[in-house]
Amino acid sequence: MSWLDTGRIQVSFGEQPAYLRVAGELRQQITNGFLPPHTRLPSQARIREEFGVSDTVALEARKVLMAEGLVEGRSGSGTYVREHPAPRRIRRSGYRSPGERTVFRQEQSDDTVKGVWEARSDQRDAAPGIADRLRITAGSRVMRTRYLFRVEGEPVMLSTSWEPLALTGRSPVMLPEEGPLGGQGVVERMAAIDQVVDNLVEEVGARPALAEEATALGGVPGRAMLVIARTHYAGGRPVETADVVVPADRFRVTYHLPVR
Amino acid sequence: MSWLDTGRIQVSFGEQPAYLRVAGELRQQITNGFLPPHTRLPSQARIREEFGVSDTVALEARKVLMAEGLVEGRSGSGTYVREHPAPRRIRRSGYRSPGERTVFRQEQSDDTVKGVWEARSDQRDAAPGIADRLRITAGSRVMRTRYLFRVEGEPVMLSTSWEPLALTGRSPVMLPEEGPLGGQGVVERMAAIDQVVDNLVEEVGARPALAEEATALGGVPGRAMLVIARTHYAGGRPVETADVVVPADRFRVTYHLPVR
DNA sequence: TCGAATTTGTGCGTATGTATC
DNA sequence: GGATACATACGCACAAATTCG
Repeated sequence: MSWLDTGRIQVSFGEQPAYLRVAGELRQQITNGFLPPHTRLPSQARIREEFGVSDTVALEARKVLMAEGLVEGRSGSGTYVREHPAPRRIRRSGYRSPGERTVFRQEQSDDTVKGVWEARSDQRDAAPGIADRLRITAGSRVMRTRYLFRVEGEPVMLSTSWEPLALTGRSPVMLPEEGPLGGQGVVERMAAIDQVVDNLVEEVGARPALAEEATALGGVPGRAMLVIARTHYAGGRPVETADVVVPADRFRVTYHLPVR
Repeated sequence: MSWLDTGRIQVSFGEQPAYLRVAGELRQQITNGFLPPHTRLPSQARIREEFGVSDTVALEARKVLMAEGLVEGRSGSGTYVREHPAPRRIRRSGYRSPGERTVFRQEQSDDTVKGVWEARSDQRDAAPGIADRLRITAGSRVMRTRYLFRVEGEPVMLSTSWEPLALTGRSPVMLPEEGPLGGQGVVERMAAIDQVVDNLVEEVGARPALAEEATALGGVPGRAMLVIARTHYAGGRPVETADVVVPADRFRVTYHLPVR
């Protein structure tokens, strides 16, 4: 009865939902350049007409493309193809050249741009996860230092570093950004207290941005972030660990590895 | 008139949309353990009643949680809280132990679980991006092999490999998964045609899942994926490049690097 | 074994708020 | 101000999968 009453028709194409088909065709037009960056997609009403689908399907299709980061909806204006900027590379290879002494350069390693950073240190009890990484008992005191890196004034990277105070306490390098070796790298600072850093482990993952991170880096909560959990070891013992957080759509981490 | 006719009410709480509020409350219940893994969320109808919202809002709220990977919808059954397993580690260090000879183990490197994979190869013209990575001219013929890896039957990893046919064509290792060295690693296969792989570059990034990937790995479009773009070099010349794609919430890539 | 009820997933039409042009 | 377009929201219909008596 009901379909007679309303005259609604649902045609099954057997394969995939209509909104995925529409999204696919639009994606095609974007990736093959027919819809270059900054151009406007057909409006919801146009999609409805051109593809012969309903408003809902047109909306869902746009949502898929937005979720994929291909397009960006601007309320009242349109849906626009996003520029896909060449991502910055964070280059890692274990050793560091003499020119790369600062924390920023160590992580940035991009010679062409100059960055500045702010840092703030405080002492706190180690949270279980951090204690685990530093292989100390949870609740031990650690020096936490938070960094905000900027490139051309724009904040692009967050970093939080933890060092066990049992190691650095009452030494000249207790505060990473102060003293004679202030602002130098972990390797140099640890060398000053006879800790020879010989190994480095980095865990790369990704997760949605925390609200705080989104605020600091000027994005929306939920934006994908790359997280590098890095730990420096001296003779098998962790001497420092840090989380480096960058927007996933603007960064890549590259590793150069010898084979054999 | 209209709102009087229908009795529809749209109350603006000024802050955030209703579907985000509902999603937030459900997320709260999940993260604080009130809704532990494997339990069922209230059905769409229940959400509608309990939160006093419409069907659409309840649906959108569920979609948000699904996009975040917190829950998983099973058609006809319910929406279930996902287990949040400790992320699998993909361990990388450049060299490979003799036991890690297969592609899967090379990428998986998780001794505790056993995986199987399917592969399909075809020949095609190199797309510009791939040609760039292989340092060949765009349009050159390449052998493309696509892998789907499963752990305990569940698909968890996608990988696409490209090799220049100018290198492997008319050799016994032209097809990665066939012939005497079929299924062996890139290093072994290249050695068979006198290409000594000595370097490996990996670029780790993250991006939202393409619809196709989401389908293959059982997620929703937009879910964050880790992408490892890996290139093998023999004497400075690229001999193979591949994209490895895994869900970001279930994997970490770990690199062990010597210092100095 | 069968069938009814439930639930998700997809889809339709419409209304309204609000940002942009 | 008016037109356009996106974002959110309401209500409903139906297919497919699942569950359960």
